[in-house]
Amino acid sequence: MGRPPCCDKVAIKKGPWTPEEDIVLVSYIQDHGPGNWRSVPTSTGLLRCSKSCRLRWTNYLRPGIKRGNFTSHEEGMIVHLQALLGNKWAAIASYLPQRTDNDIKNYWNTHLKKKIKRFQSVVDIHNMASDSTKSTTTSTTSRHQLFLNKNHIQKRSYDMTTTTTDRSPSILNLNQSSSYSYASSTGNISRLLEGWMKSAPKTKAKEKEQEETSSNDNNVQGI
DNA sequence: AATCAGCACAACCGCGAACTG
DNA sequence: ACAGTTCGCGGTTGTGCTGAT
Repeated sequence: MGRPPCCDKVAIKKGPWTPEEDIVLVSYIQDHGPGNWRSVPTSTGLLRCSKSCRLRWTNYLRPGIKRGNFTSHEEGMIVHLQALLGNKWAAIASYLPQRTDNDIKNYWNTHLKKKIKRFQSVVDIHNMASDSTKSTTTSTTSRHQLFLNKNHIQKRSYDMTTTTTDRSPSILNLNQSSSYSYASSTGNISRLLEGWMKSAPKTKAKEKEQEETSSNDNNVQGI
């Protein structure tokens, strides 16, 4: 009947991960590849639930993750994609391969939401002052667009009309100039794994991810 | 120097979808 | 077909850090 429980919930450890735990998790994934999270706590002896292991890997330890210092271009993409897709952070993250959905979500909640709110209040005041007879209602999408225009972000630089195959490299190129800032301990681990990830076999999840990304491309193109 | 408020971000929680036996 | 479980996602919270007073 179904699958066995992923882990013993009584002995679960919570809170921040230690570098030792990170090393254990990374070396396990190095040997077995990401996925099958259910078996990670039992195989490694980590007192973490499978969910916590997956989250730690995808949001922090996974190689190729760029942390902090969002460029104005990335900011523009997030604002634009948020307007198109809503709070679909995983979908948005698929357009920014070096960023995690959690990172994007955090950046949106702590920076961009406030920026847009501030900008909208300025627009509203301006609208009320300039023309009280016209509708002052600004849709979310147009508000985002106004914000983007205000910040001189050129849509062409991240044009969604490019094909799936040639879109990703362009995004990557845009980020290549930015400096990488890793947390000291996990950064080294991530770098160690970068080479391995390049040669790692394609997992089912990865295949699915790519399919979704490509269908997202089509959806965006259709908008 | 001490205290406080706001910020940034890692991690947790809950839910729905997908999967397995 | 069904029940029980895992997986992945989005929302939220907890906590350490930093700047202002």
